[in-house]
Amino acid sequence: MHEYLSGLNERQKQAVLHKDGPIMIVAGAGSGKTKVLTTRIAHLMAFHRVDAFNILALTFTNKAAREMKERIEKILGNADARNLYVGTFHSVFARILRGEAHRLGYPNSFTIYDTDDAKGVLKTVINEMNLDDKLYKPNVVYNRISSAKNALVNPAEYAVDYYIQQEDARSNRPAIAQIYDAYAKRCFKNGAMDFDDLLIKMYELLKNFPESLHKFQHKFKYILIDEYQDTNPAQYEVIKLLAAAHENVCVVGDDAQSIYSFRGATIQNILQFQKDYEDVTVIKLEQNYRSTQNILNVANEIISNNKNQIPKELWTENAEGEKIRLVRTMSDNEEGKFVADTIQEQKLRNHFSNRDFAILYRTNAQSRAFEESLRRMGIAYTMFGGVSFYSRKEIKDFVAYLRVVVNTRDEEALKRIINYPVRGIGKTTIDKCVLFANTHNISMWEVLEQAPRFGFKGGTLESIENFVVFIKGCQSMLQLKNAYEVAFHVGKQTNIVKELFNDKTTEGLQRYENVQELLNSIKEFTETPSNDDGEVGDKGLSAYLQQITLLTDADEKDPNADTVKLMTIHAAKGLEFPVVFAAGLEEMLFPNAMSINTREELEEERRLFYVVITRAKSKLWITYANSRYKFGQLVQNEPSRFIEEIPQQYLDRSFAGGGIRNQGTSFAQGSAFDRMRGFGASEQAEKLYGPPPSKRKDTVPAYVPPKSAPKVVEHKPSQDFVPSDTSNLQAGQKVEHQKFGFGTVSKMEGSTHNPVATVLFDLNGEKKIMLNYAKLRIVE
DNA sequence: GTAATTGCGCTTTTT
DNA sequence: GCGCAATTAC
Repeated sequence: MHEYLSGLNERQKQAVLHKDGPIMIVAGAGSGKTKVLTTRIAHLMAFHRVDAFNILALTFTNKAAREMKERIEKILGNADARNLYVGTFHSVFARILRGEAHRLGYPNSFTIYDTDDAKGVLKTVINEMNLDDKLYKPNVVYNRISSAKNALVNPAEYAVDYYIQQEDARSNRPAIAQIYDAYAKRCFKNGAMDFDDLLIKMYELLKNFPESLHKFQHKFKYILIDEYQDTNPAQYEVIKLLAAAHENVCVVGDDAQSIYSFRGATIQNILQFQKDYEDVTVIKLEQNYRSTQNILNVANEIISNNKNQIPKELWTENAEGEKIRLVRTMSDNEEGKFVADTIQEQKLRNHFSNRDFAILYRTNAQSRAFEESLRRMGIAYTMFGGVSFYSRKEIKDFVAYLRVVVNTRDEEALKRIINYPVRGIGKTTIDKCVLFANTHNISMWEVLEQAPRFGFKGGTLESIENFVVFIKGCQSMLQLKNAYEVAFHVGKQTNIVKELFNDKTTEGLQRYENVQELLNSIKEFTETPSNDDGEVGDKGLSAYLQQITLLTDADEKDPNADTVKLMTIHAAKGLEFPVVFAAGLEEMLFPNAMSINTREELEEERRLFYVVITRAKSKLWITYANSRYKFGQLVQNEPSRFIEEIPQQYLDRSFAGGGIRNQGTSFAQGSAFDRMRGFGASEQAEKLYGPPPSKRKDTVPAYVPPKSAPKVVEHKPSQDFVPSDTSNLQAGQKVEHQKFGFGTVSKMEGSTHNPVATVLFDLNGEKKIMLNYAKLRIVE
């Protein structure tokens, strides 16, 4: 037998060796499910000689997909894995749809709307319908529509379903059905799909176009699905259609870790699976290889409080390990301080590296206190789940140009850029355009193209025409040049890059760098032979745009960096860390106030607690704060009810009552007031009396982030300043810069397309100058 | 048509 | 305490 099988236990081996027919693997936390999945795929390829092109593996995150592919490659020891279809539901379906979109009436270069775009469309639609946007908040409406889509409920069904209508009537939002309908039509008109559309359009494609169905059924002879407990009905139905021909479908999941029901995921899919296929092989993986006995005991104990679950017993041969430490602090800031102190202490005492620690919490808003204290202690950290690079304003603005070039029907993008940078096409004009577009049933772009016909004149007309000519120019350029060159052209012609470059505030500098990074990423994309989900393929702009909208924050950061990881529990699913801090175990926060109204909601919160516990390999801290700031105001919180569910014998409560008292160093650091009244008391007092004099002086130690860009010593460009041709610039030459003054080139680097000169300025020190954007006059 | 200032509502989790 | 939207002034 093959070498790769030797590291598997009996059940794992059974799961790997099962070749044809439906199989469900119920895999407890830490039971090696990724190993089983990857080995199974490798075995199909290496032993059964299944062609990589015929295997489809679906995951929930790009990260999981990438990791899976890497591991398969490693097992196989060759490049065959490259041709596998491994990716998220969304990215795989988007790719398929890009080839088939025309059948559904979409352009093949359809735009993908992220949540922001979708909410923007909703906002316009709600306004156009003259509905009150205080009542019909885009957020609320979006969630409602999204749930409908994930359950494959279309606008027509939504409008006639009695219970849905009752619910909407009761919440005083009876018009959601009409909004849903208008929204769907508008997205279609814009040639755009939102995240949910990627699933339901895929479903419609397979359902309504037999030739497509046949094609993909035939292509995907083996289908594997990770995190099956998190699939929603739309995903379920697509899988069912795809798998109908061969029925070689392998699902892996753990009902105890189902934490996405808010997104329409349903445990029913696991139960239903056994009914949909005859003769399903079910394999339970119950041996945990990750955590200590103590951690696992607590996890088992917690989850046993849930009624609805598939019976299983998770066990381990690992050592008993330490008790779980329970820590109470006075405030959220103290909690942050405690965690940072403890990390520091553990690093020294047990030789841990930064990468061994994770701080996991219920909501993203909790990250702040941890960030601050880690920064103060000089501990490197990575926060996952902040604003994604691609959702930064400057990036979205820039990308909007590319979106319009690729798909002029994309009204959201068009509105975003039509007056950015300011070109004299203001709100009135835009409103008019939208109105004309709606009344004539054409796109906004078509209105712009025929601007004179709609009565635009004078400066406005001229601006519109210039804009149209510019976009058309980019489009024809796209025929001949690659994505990077078009993007570069946009940056240059619109002056966006230059404008950002001239903004010398810290934020401006950052924005400039971000746009540079965007350009680099486009360049990299065009130059890399194969893209992430395998097929050597489309290097076009629309493929790039698709990729970046489906990329999440987690995909942009290096998970292997030697840093403490900060993220929500949701984001931590599937990961493991030697030391875990489960933070904010308070009523109203965890379980969250939004999720304590039904048994189902509460059980999902409990599963979330189960997930956070089972992330820990050897050490686990559970922390909570007496009070924390919730948008400006201090709120008191009770300890989480989940804490009471932990059996005493697994707990070390020695810190629980006294805040950080036992941590040695900290007690002495507390102020007298703090020591008398309890840790954190002075923070509350500060609210009443203002900061003490000692605090008003700058006593913040060590790391102080630069508040503003280093001062530039003003330089008045010479009268005869004419930018030179710098294509042959060499180190050693003397140059003049409009702002920085005179200097000497010390180094030339960067590529031919994007040369960068390092210049030592006489007055302003060393600067890196991008020759494509900055103008230099060669002096000698 | 644009730039600056105030005000309001928001935070649950994500592809 | 922040980001977006409406209001106001230019």
